[in-house]
Amino acid sequence: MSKLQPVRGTRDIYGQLAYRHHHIIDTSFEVCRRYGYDRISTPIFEFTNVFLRSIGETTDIVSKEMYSFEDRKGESLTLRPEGTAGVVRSLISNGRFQELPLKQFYAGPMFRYERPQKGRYRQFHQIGAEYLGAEEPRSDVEAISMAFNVLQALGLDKSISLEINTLGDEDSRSAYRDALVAYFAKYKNDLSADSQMRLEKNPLRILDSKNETDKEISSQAPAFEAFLNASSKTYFENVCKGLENLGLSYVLNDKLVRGLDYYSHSVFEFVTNELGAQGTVLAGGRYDGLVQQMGGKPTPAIGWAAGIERLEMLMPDLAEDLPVTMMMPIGETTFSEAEKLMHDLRSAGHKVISDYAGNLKKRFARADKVGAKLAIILGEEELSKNVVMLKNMKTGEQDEVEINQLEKKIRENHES
RNA sequence: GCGGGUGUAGCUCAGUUGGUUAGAGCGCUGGUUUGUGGUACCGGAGGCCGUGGGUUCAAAUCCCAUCAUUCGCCCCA
Repeated sequence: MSKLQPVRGTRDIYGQLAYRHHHIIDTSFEVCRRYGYDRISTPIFEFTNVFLRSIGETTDIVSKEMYSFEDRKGESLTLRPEGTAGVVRSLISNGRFQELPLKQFYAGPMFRYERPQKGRYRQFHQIGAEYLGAEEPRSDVEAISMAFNVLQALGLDKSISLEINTLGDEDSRSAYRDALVAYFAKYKNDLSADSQMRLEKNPLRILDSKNETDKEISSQAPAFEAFLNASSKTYFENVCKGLENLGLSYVLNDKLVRGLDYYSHSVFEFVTNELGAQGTVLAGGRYDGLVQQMGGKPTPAIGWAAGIERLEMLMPDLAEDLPVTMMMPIGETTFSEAEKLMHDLRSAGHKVISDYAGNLKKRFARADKVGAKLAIILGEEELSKNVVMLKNMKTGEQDEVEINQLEKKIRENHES
């Protein structure tokens, strides 16, 4: 046991997990492409700078959770802890500004050095969508509604709810930040140790604290609304109206603050209460300043990401959806004909697996186990007549079928 | 990074106040005579009791450490 373990916080994905994992990626992209999204894959590691400049140096992700290392040339590289930075870097590196607006969907592993827990891994996987060059409130609405449709397509819309908030524009946010610092400074000694740190680094996050005393102090804190300037306010109102127009219900949560520094205006989370502390399943927001901050032309944008492992846990078991046909040749003289038949059936698009070993009793038991719909029995008797026995595993009916009619019969069976 | 729980067969778990060859169910596998399954019956394989130390005549059982996992905090998807 102690000899060959996977690295702490990593795991192998196979069997049922693999079904779900790929189902999540396939279905979510299928939904996103209806909105005009294309796929993008950016490298799994980038220059460390890419993340320092985007995520924010004071965030926990950057300050203590990154897998950073030097390559043989001494360059500082980092395994990506999230997807947005890479997509934005790609926009800039490839000079794709003339292609804006760009809608990009990605899926893949992310890495953070955190204490592992259920639904929280050091190598975890996300699907995400970035809408670059997205200007109007309607693009926020579209991004959120697309996220909802993704969750719906996965059958999870019943177990989650949508929370939204606004962080306003830069001016509103810095005015609010100053007010919060002034307010919390008065209670500094009563705040939890964590929140005392936040006071200096990211005072907005104190609002998010789960510490009871912090919550009490926060409840009297100045509300953001008073600091939102007119344009920020209008913007957010239009987002809300847009959601209502689509019939999407949401909860306003003025304590909702995202952990990455680059967010502004709309932020949102789809949450569940079925996963304990890992209740956030999909989250995102607008990041108008990020592209410029990373050295590109000023480009408004909005995006979101979802944790595949968390979605996985909310989903029911999935089964193989291709009907399976089991080939059972009896006696070595039939083997080459069986192989030829399987080759042709597979070319015609059928899933055919074979079982050469043991008596028929065993083979039928195994055919059951893998959920075969049909079984083909090919013995010497059949071979001499140029037929096979085709058995419907569910009804138990079985008929002689001429070999040149076999593909047609199988197709008919699957269609009925 | 902090605090608590858990760690016995592939899986889910028993294992009495420390006491001979460590158990069950499921799964896997062989059989119940010839080429027909989902049932029943009878066999079989499979365990350095997470790992390393310690206490003891004797440890799966007690102590320490370590690793993994899990719950909460933190953080976030």
